[in-house]
Amino acid sequence: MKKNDNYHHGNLRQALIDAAFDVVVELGRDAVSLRELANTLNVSRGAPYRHFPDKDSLLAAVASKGFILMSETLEPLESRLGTDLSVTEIGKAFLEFAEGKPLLFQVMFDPGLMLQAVPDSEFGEALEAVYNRVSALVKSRLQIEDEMQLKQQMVAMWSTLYGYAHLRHAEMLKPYMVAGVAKDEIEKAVLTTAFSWTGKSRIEKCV
Amino acid sequence: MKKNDNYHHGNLRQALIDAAFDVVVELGRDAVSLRELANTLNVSRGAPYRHFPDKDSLLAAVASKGFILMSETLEPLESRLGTDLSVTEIGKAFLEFAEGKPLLFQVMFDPGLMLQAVPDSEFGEALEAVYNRVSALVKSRLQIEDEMQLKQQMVAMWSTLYGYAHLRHAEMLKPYMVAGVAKDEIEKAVLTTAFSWTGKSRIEKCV
DNA sequence: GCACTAAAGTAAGCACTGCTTACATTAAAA
DNA sequence: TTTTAATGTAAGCAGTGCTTACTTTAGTGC
Repeated sequence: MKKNDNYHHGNLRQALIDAAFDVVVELGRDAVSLRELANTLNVSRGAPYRHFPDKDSLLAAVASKGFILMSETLEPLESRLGTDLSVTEIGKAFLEFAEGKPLLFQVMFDPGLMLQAVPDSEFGEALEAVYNRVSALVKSRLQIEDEMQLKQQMVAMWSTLYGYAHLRHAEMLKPYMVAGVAKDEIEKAVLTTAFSWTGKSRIEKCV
Repeated sequence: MKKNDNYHHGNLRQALIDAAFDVVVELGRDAVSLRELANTLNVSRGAPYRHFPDKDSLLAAVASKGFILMSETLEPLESRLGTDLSVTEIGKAFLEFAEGKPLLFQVMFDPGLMLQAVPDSEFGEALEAVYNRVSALVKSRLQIEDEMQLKQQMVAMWSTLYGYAHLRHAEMLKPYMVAGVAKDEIEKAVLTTAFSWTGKSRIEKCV
């Protein structure tokens, strides 16, 4: 009788994150059940609580993995900086990620999770990594020297792109709102808007 | 023994919406429990299901009430159209509503709720009412005649303002992202960006 | 005025959940 | 080799959404 088969899983924490990640990607946040995850991993239903104090902590780890994946997805853009990379392509990459994994995207931006995530956690680091990568791309491409202007551009871009991705996923852009305008045109308007801020002088000249 | 005291509540449907609305505003979506609502309203725990097929339907009704409230909040802006109303004040009113009732705001824009809301439901009407009101304000103030341009401006504005409100509520605008920039400056940048799209000619001139 | 029907309530149960407690096993340090 | 802390197990608690079967009531047609 095998008594020491696999009492200790060995890597349960990461296995939980990976399994929950897959569930989130495919079925969304509400489909995650700690009991079901435990069953899938052939472990008792109390075991997950040795690694995560509660369900939200596990979901925060899933969100972190999501930001890491997003950062990796955006990485190839850096090598194209000197050549043909337009600024709208940076935004497009963001929107494509959101459209490709909408349910994960939703968890990554869930207010409930970060309001309890400790500052220097895995979550914060993953988020900062994405931000820094995008910020560097935008700074380089738009040639924004002033740090204050860069930050304002980043917040504006972040807001516009996230907002559009969310509204699109939530299907809140009703037909009567976009009737007669091609989807490409809508996206073009959003991308143009997202990168429209480049400092006071230019804005005031335009307005 | 009072047998016919109040077997029928009389207005349980609206009472449920109002009670759930209050819970959402104060404690958020997850704090809503159909059982607890039933107890509060002195009704059996099965009664709510005579009015709403499931919990999400009740929350959709709450979201509808939220959009109606938002529309009423925006209504006074119309009378100021001819006088001193700046376009950024329209955006500010939106952001103030979001900041004042963040947990309700979250439910109003919850993807899960509209993906099942039937087209011509109360929800859709309330959303359309808000959209039409804002659209009329923007059209009038920015003097946009072309309907296509108006729609593009609206989607861009909607995205930017919603996105900013959400990121702010989720506390995703970390200190390192906004360090050195006053909150007013951030908001100004967002508002300017939200209304920056006014048609091809102007954009191309600016970029 | 009265039987009847449909709306709207009750009561109880099912399956499921997150989380906790008490206990068992194991790996690794002392 | 002993001890200790990490990690797993087993079982239970309180709470949830939703369903089913039954009961009361209001309103309508005769």
